[in-house]
Amino acid sequence: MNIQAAPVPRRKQNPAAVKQNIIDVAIKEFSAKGFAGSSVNIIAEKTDTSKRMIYYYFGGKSELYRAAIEHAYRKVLGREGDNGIEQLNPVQALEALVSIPFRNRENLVCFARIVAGENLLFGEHVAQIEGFRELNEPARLLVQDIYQKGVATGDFQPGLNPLIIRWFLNAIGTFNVFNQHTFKAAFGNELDGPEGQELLRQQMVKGLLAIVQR
Amino acid sequence: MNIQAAPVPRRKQNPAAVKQNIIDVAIKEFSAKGFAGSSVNIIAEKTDTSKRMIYYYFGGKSELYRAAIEHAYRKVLGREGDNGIEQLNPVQALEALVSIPFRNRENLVCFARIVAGENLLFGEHVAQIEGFRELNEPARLLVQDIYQKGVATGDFQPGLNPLIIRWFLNAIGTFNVFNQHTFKAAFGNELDGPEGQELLRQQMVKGLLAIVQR
Amino acid sequence: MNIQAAPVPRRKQNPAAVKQNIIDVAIKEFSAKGFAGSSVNIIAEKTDTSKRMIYYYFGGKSELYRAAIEHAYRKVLGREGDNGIEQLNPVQALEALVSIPFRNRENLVCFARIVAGENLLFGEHVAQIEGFRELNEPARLLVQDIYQKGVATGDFQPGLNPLIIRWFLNAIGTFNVFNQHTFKAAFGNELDGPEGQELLRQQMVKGLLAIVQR
Amino acid sequence: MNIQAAPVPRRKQNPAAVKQNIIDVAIKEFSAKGFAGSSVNIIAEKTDTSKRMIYYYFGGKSELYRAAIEHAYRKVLGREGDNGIEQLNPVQALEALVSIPFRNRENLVCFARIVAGENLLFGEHVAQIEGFRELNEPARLLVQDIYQKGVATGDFQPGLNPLIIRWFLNAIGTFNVFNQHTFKAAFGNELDGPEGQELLRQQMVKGLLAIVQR
DNA sequence: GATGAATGAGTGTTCATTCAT
DNA sequence: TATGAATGAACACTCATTCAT
Repeated sequence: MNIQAAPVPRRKQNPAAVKQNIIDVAIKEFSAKGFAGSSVNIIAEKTDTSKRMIYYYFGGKSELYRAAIEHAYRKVLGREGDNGIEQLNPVQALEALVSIPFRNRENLVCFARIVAGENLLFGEHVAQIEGFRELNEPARLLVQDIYQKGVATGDFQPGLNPLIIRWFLNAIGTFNVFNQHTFKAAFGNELDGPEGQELLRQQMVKGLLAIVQR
Repeated sequence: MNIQAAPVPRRKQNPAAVKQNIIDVAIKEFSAKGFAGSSVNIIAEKTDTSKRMIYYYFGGKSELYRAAIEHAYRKVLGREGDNGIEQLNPVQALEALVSIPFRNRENLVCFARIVAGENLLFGEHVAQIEGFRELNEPARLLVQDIYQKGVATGDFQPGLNPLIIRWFLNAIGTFNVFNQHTFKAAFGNELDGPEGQELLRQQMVKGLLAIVQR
Repeated sequence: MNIQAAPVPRRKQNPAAVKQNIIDVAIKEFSAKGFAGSSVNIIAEKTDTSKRMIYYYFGGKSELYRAAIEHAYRKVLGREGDNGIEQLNPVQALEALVSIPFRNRENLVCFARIVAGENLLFGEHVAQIEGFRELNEPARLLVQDIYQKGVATGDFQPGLNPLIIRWFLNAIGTFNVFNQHTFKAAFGNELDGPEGQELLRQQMVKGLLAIVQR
Repeated sequence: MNIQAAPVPRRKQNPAAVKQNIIDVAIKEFSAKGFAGSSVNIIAEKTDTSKRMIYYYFGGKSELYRAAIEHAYRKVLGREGDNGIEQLNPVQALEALVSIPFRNRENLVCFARIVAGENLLFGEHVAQIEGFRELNEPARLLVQDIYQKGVATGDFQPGLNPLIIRWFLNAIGTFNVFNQHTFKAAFGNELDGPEGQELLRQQMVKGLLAIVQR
């Protein structure tokens, strides 16, 4: 009887799968520990391939980080439009957008941490991602369209910069998802459970609508 | 006659001064590079003493980090009450609190980065700081007092959790100070200059007041 | 009518050209950085082909090095006879041979460095080059012929080993071309400019002639 | 009975000895394999301490290399004056200097290889050694004194640059010690044994004296 | 003849930390 | 109170080379 139960499954050459596998692991790892806190060695161990391939395909830790950020952005931004928000009326649409980080918190943690980590590095990597502005265009256009529709229906006051809406959405979303640890440590977890989150959600909807409505 | 007008505070044989010097350097360094990105060696080089003394006085990198966070919090929280906000009427007081991160952005960067770094570590260090809750009490009480005063004057609607105000203030403040890099890279710098900041400030005041006013 | 006067020698599907291209790059690289200091990767990048082809045609770094040395030797040794030295009388011939490294210094640097690098490796690669002795025969015969002619004319004393002449020529040539850096750092650059080189040349001619003349 | 035969000999702190031990190993290793061919790992293994201490004391491979070169130069240059050469008459003195590399070849190999390795690196490290010129002054002054004495006695012709003598000595010495491998591979080992070396020595004495004598 | 994919071992260097005085 | 010496483990990265097609 052979001591080896099964022959080593010789993985056929598959560059796309190898790259994707590395990226997936890297996103998780960088999100969990930040750039400086992550180790190429450990990332490699968690992949199905070796450290050597990370350098073969990406060139280095920084480039891998950049690729991971870009993929993370694409994944998240690609999903925002899936919610049928465009079909809603302007007020409902804004309410829906505000609600996301309060009702879908856990799913956003990974991405929020990636973004925070990048701000800790002064945004130096996103600045080097080609087409990063374009990548974010849909997110900007979504609120712009909603706002213009609201102006047309007479719900919203004209003359506002719709980027303010985007800013407000990102601000409260980021805070709720990413900054929970220090906030809880400082002020307790009153706003952390379902009721607290629902309360926050309602108030933030009220705040945003007050800003845009006439 | 001595050429030096004031006696230089000797740092040798002066434990308090040595410790403070280390803390000051550590706050800057951890704020700039995060916990994992900072090196005890480099911190030591930037102090007036040696690496050995960091271990002598603090015990290790994590303990130094904790001490740095605590000092940073004390410095910032100790100053919030200095603005004469208590003298203002409730509406003006909230407006003043909203305005801080838009009018005093640069001064808050260091602290905001410390806080973000700590959230990236899941708040594990603030959780170990004894009396951290108490340290933050003034910040909670300030908005609570303003809110209760506002309810008493009839400006604010009763029945709200004043922690929501604290949450809102921290959310927009943090975002404006810390998350500027990725926001600018994604959507341009329209909201970054003086006019943009003033615009944001006004709208956020409007939003917050809409939440609390009757 | 073609705009290109001469047809570009296609390197693809042209083994000889590909090999020659690799050899040319390798000679430069090994000469510049030595064997250990050179990287197959970098050599490959500087060629018109890929790293894989280096292994395809040469088998490995050592074999490429050996091929490079051999080519370098052939190129240099093939040129020594081109100077019309055989036509000169014995004294003039020796003077001409001494003069080469002082009047043609820069052109010899590449080869001198290859030779020095090989001595640093204890000559292990030249020892493996088949026909290396034969390759150097012309250089030995050249001075032997000159010497014998000089003996015949009565200019040179008989009974000398003409290899001494070869040794002397190589010694002063190598030193002037290869060892200039440490000599200059140690003793200044007095002997480095045109006058210094001419002075050296004259004295070395005098020294060699004193050895061979009766 | 204790499983450990002898207690680990706890080396007391002795920085000077540790540094010297590292330098000694480094000189041998760099001499044997050149800069690029040497590995800090392997150097460390051959010392009585660890790789970490190399970085602790020297900072890096390059700095260790520089220190090794400097020490090698000091050792060799410090010994040249020990031979009682100053007591000899000028002609005997030059003969003695010429003779060294032919009668003492093996002892010079290590140093000659260090120097060659440094020339392969274009002398970039000696250029950074502070006081390198001064380090070599004795070697320059020795031949200068001999030459001036020879002029005074009427043995040598006046008006020569004594640096030429130094150059000649170094050229033939270096070649005999360092370039033996390629020369032998190219032309055989006729000049390699005792008789060959004595022959070379005599001829080079003759050559040098012809240069300086009137 | 030609090539992209893949690799294990090794590179120089820095990490946070403890020892010994 | 203060400090230079010493350390093992980990760091990001590159090496020459072979596999598979």
